[in-house]
Amino acid sequence: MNLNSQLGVSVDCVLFGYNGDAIKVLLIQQKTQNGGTLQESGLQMALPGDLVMPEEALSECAARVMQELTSIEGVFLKQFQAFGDPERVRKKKDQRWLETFRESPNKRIITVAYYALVSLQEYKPEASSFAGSTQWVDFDKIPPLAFDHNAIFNHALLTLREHIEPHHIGFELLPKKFTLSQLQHLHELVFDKKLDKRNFRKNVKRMNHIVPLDEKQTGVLHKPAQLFAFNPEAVSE
Amino acid sequence: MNLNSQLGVSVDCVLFGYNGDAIKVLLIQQKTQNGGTLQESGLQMALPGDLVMPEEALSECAARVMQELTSIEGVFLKQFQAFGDPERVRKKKDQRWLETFRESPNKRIITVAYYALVSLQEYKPEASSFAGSTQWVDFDKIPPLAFDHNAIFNHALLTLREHIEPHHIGFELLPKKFTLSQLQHLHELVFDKKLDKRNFRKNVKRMNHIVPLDEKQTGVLHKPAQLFAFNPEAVSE
DNA sequence: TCAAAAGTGTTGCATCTACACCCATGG
DNA sequence: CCATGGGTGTAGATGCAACACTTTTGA
Repeated sequence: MNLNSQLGVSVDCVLFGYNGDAIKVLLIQQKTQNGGTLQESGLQMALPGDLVMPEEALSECAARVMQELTSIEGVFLKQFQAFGDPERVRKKKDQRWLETFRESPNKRIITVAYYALVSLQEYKPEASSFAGSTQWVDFDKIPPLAFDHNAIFNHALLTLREHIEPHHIGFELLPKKFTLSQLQHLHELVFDKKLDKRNFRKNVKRMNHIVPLDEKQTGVLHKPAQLFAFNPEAVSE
Repeated sequence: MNLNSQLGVSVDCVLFGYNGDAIKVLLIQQKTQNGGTLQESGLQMALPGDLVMPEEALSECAARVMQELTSIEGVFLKQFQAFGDPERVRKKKDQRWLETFRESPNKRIITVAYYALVSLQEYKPEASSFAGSTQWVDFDKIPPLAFDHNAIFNHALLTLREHIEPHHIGFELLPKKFTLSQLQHLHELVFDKKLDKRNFRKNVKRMNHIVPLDEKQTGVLHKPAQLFAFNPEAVSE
């Protein structure tokens, strides 16, 4: 027997979504074959993911998982780390679920983790039937997850913090037209600290990739804010 | 037939070494089964790496590859990216070599890449018999490599640039006792630009994890430099 | 007219850059 | 005594943090 046949590769995705109010993460609810919901039966939530298909690139696999889950194409996706501990899917707490749908639940799985960003205002991602029901959970209230998914999530959040400023990816979480207050609020959530409004706006004005539009907010019960857009062409570094 | 058996996972390592003068990268020379040297026969150099063994963690695999190659234990190792294009080991130029030592040369291989750092002054890593002969090559004169190894190397260098300052890993490339000129020279090489001596030293003095020793250089034909050491305990962030 | 968020400048302090000369050693 | 790199300070410019009031809209 070829021992390598006992080794699989999967992709797991940490999908962050921002709804203008809070940052959420998409989790799937584990579900037994007979369809019963499983919180009560000790089953947990997990990050969405799937085994990599034989001729599928890793990034294609991540895009497929996101597409199956949210029906959105073109989600921003970034690989950040592979997790390969031989025991990572062999803990007792995880066996029960694996047994319900994997041929060889003891097979070693190496996973390549991606984080993904989506604006929950722009799109309304619907939970599909993927592996059970899905749920948007506040990113600072993530429950204990299956496998090593808590470690993966923590790593994703650290990576997002490192990347959001220099790689100009915060805009992926915002609608195409956004206000500076929304942008600031998003950063305050990511870094978990208050920012000074005047200093923040001073910095934004120095970035020529954030361009003001000839358009204002409507339908708000206060002074309507100027709208801005991200111009990827103008990224100067 | 289980299609997954056609999928393997390897680890490739970009080992950077600094000898006080230049930054080198360890490459292996491809070698045919009959032991002939192969540059003339169109064979290339490659990054060291190996297939992950069935019950081996990724980091263990990387450490093993480094150990087999350099006979050094405890080399600094950091995973930075997985490369999983299904075609990455299937280019014509690479088939010849793979045929000489892999059972299924067409098998898809996903590789997890690590970079590693070693001081060539502290240790004298000897090339072992690993997969052919090895060679330290100037990091700015890397030749065309096998597979996608040039892309992996480029990614490693970018990652090293991002990590060297904030993660305090430059010291892994230096002897335990080093001078500020050595430290500066190393940074100049990594970032490919000249730095101002006085400003550089001013910055270093503010870092309390770089501590002066009661010791000076000897055997140099100029004013002997103060020696410094890195104190990982004192990393304040 | 009230509530709610938008929008706007200045000042002091810390940090960064640019720059040139004397020192200690070995040969 | 000469060649070689080691070692040091200052001034001007720039960037960052702290801080409070006026404006516009819808209800």
